[in-house]
Amino acid sequence: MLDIKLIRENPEKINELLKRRNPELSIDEVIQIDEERRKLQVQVDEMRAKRKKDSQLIGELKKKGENTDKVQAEVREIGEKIKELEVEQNELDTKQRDLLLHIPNTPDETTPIGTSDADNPVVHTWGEPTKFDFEYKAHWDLCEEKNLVDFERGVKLSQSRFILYRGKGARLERAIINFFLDYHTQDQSYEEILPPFMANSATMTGTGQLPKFKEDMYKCVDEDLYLIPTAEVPVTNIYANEILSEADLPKYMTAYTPCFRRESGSAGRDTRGLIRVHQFNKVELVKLCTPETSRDEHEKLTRDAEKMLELLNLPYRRVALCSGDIGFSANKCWDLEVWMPSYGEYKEISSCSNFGDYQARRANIRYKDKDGKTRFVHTLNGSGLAVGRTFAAIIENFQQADGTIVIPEVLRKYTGFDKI
RNA sequence: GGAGACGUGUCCGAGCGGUUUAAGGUGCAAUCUUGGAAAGGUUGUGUGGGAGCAAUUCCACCGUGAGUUCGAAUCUCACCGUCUCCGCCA
Repeated sequence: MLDIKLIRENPEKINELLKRRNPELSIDEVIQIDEERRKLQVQVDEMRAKRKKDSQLIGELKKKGENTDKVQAEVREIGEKIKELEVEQNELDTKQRDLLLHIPNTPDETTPIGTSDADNPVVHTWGEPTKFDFEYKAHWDLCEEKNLVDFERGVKLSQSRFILYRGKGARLERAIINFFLDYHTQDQSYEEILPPFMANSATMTGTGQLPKFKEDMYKCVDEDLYLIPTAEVPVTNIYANEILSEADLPKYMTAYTPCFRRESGSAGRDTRGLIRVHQFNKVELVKLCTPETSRDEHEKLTRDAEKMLELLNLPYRRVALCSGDIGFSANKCWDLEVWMPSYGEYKEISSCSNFGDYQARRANIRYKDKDGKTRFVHTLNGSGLAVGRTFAAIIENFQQADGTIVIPEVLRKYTGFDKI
């Protein structure tokens, strides 16, 4: 959520930044409602002050045994007027909040300007796209051949885009999860979190999934609970409605969770294999920090994610998402893309975002600074990494001429086998 | 799932229809006293919103939301949560 004061004071600037995302975005309506709302509040406050005084007067008069019928009638009339205006005020408050909740974050000044993923500049590349001197296969064929994933029965159990890992496939998936968690917790001092996989609507609103992206999520019937689309949701909200002390910051947290997404807008896209499924595993990195350090922390977090690809020896590149392509709540975002031979291109495997105080304001996560002032924290997160896509990248990039798949060195102590 | 008790500020805890502007304590900060400290004294000490150049001032907030009333922390209803007992259960 954007700061209404900031909007009020710098309307042109905010509008200009929002239009970098989408020319149709504007804060003009919010400003208009804000003015109406404030005018009304002055009126209501004055009337409430009068009611309060007169009610106290009635108390005093009654104590003296005097008749209060006349004053009571007057106050009742004020009360009725207040009630009317309160209804109006509530409507305006709700409307303003609703508008603000639907306005995305302003892109950071350093976010490149552009309209689609075609405008995302490549920042750097690590390794070379894998070359094969034999006819290589796509991961979905290899998975089937070696019985690592039972695609058909996954669909039978649930629906299309649900997958069933088995045997060495299930073991490899688990190995990747453990490798990621161990690295981040041991070497990088992230606190390991195992959160609930369902979250209520307040939590979903805190990180920005609600109200705008309701259709993307699975909702429980008769309960105010949603299946989480990413660990970002429960982990970022751990400190919702709390005030931390500056000494508590930065907070580094990492969590493995399954992620549930309806993928409602992507029918027909990436229909084969592990790339786009309704339930996938991910290890997420989340940070809460002071505004002064969020840029550095963002870079460090992205490096922690990149390190995973480097230790696995998977070729990748980093791209900067442009203003038209960054996520709703982010002001800046790096995507890490891994080389996928079957696609003949790089595919997203991690998205590392800085949200500034946008999520903190929605979730009300604050800290007391050295001067005792209460301020909003900055929140950050990134995949470290998406497990299913890592699985697919390993299967494809490390397949050999003899038909085997070589397991990366760092995973072998987790898998217990060195090839499939 | 059934029965009961309870949600008040950093924390403990009083208040159960009208000087509540939320008592009292505790914690925290400043300050006085001291050679220094402890003890003690004094003062200050929440959040959000609004008006004003400002000093200042007004409104809201006692789990959440609605209601009753001239007036609600206090009464009513619903929901959420905590605790105790019973039942069920990995």
